[in-house]
Amino acid sequence: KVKDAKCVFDEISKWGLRPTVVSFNTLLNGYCKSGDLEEGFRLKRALEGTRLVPDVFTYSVLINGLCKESRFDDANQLFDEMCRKGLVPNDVTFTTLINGYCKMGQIDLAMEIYQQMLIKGVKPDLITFNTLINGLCKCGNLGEARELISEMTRKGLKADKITYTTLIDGCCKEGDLDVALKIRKRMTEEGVELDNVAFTALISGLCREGRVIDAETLLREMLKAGIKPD
RNA sequence: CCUAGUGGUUCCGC
Repeated sequence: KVKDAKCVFDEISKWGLRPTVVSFNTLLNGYCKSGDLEEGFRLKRALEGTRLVPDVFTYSVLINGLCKESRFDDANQLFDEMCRKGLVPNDVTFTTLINGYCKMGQIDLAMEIYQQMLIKGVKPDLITFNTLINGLCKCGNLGEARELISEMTRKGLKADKITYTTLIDGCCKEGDLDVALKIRKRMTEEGVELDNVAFTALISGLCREGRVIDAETLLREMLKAGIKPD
């Protein structure tokens, strides 16, 4: 309902009030999410026409929009622009770019951004790692993916349900069901509950390998655990 | 703790 959001945004001025940079960013994100990047950039220009200044949120939202359209040159240009303006890209900004490259299958570029991030002293968080691990899994580089799990652990971050499910799915897609099942065990040991997403990844992986009986056993375990199949 | 970034199955299309 971006159109309605815009109306409310316009109400702000009609009431004699002024939108803040947060108001701008929120609407801008709405435009980007609805695929209207042009309107997003128009709003950025409007923002620059006030006495407000775009912040890290403004740039991260736009960079994300550009990445989702695979416009990496533009995304990098915006990244440079924010740096020139003295803004410091944070973990979200970097993760956004990393995700963009991962989704394009450009894992090498994604890893380069990750290195840049470390060099600049920006700390990767759980989402950064999950993003990279997903990228690595999707291109079949399970070894490096598991290496990143060690790395995040060294950095004091704990792998969560998404981390493990991503890895389980990667193993399943590579036909490495036994490793996938070991990860499941490890998850359980660490107190991370499997949900229907994780179970479905395993069940489908077992089916693809012809292990239908194991798949059914797992489905029953899932039901017994009170997890609703969708 | 006003706003931004990450995961699965099936089917279909390319």
